[in-house]
Amino acid sequence: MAIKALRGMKDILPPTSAQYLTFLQEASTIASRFGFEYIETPILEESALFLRSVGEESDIVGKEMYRFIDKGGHDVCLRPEGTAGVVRALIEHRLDRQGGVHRFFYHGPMFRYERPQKGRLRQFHQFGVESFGEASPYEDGAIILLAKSILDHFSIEYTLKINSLGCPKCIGGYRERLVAFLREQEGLCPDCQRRREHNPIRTLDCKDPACQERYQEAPKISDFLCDQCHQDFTKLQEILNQEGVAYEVDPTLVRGLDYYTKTAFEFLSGALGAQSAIVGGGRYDNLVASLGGRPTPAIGFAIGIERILELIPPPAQERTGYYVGALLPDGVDRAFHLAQRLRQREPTHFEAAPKSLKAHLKGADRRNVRYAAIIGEEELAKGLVWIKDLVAKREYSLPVDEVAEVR
RNA sequence: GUGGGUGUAGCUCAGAUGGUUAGAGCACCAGAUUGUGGCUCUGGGGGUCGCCGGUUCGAGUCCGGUCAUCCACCCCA
Repeated sequence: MAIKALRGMKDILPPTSAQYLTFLQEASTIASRFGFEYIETPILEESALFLRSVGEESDIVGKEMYRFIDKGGHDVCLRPEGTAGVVRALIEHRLDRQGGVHRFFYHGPMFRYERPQKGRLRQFHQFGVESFGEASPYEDGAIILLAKSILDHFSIEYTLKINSLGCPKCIGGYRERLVAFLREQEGLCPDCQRRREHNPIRTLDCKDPACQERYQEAPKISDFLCDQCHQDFTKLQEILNQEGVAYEVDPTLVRGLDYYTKTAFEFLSGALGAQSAIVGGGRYDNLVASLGGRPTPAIGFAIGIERILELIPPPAQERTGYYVGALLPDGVDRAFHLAQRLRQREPTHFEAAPKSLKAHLKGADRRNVRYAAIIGEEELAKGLVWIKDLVAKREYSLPVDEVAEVR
C-alpha cells in the first residue's frame, strides 16, 4: 500500500493552493491597513504553555493535543491554536514591559487530534490577529471590522454573533448562580448533565428542545455584568451600529477556550454543515498576566482558512501568457530560449516535444494561454516566430527579438 | 471517543441471484492526406476490485476482521 497522508491531514493542490495564497495576501494586506504586523512563532511549543492558557479543562487540551516527549525529555506539543504562542513571544521579548500597543497577524498550521468531518481537520490553517495593550471597546470594534473586511473582500456571506462573558469580577457570581439553577433541573439530556459540572455555560446552547425549554428561565450573563463590562459591551454595540455592522447578541455564545473575557464573537456561515464557525475571537485581558507577563489587555481572532476557501468561488479563468513550442527537433533550442526570455515578463509554458501545429494548438488551448508561439521550419530559417492569439483568433509572424522584448 | 454511509481506472460510477480475458462516461495520448485549438469520429495506454483472512470447485460479488473516507454527535476554526 502506498504511503498516504495521515488521517485528517490534507495536501493543498492547485487550483485551491492558488486561492490559499491569494487569501493570505489579501488578508495580510487588510490587516496591515488596520495597523497589524506580521509575526511568526514556532509550531512546536512546551505543553505547559497550552495547559496554562487554553485551560486544562478544555477539550482542546484535555483530549485533542498532539503531545509527546521529545528526545531531550521535554513535554511538547504541536500548537492547537495560535494565540498562546503569540502571547508567549510577547512576554519573552518583553514587549509587555515596553508598554504601548502591539498588533500582530500570523498564519499557519494548527493541530487538533479530533475525528475529521466536513470542515474539521487534524491539521488545519488559521489566519489570526492579536492586539495587545488596548482595553478600549474601540479596539474590539476595530477587530470585528477587520474580520468583516476580510470576509467582505471575498464576498463571503455570514452572520455575526457577539456576547460579553464578563470579567473575573462578574463572571464568578454568574457561574455560581447558573450551576445552582442547573442542579435544580431534573431530566436534562445526558450531555447537559455532564456539561453542568465542567462547562455549565455550554448547556445554554444545547440543541435538545426540552432543555431549551427549561433554559428560558435560566439566569442570563447580561444580568450579571459589572458596570464596566456592561458599559463596554454597550459601547461596542454602539460602535458596530455606527459602522453599519449587522450582528446578533447571543447570550449563549461561549468560547471553548478558558482565557476569554468580556467580548466574544463568532462569524458563522450557513454553507458548511455542522462546522459553521469561520471566525472566532474575543478579548482575553487576563491571559498575558496569567502566563507571567505584565497585566495587558488583549483581543484577537482566528479565521479557519480551509473553511473560508470552501466559501470562495473559484476565480474566472482568463487566458494569459504564452505557450512556446517547435514543430521540428531543430527548432526546440530556439523555442526554449524564446520561452526563457518571455518568462521575464509573462507566464510561459515551454513544450519540449516537437509535434504538429495542431497538437501544439491543442496544448496551448488546454493550458488556457492567450498566445501560442510556434517555431517551424520556415520560422527557423528566417529568424521568426509564428504567433497565434487564441482569443482574438489572429495570427502573425514576428522576429524573435520583437516577440521577446515588446509586448 | 460514539453512531451511520461508502471503498471497482486519474475523476464520477455500472457490475441481479457467486461462474471465463472487470466495463462506461469524462480526462490523458495518438490519428481523421500538406503547418491551424475548442465540436465530432476512430484508436491507444491505464485497474494489487482498500487490506487480511474465511466459506466455495470458483469471490469484485457471501462472511469476519482491519484500514481509510464521508456525514453526524462531541467540540471548534
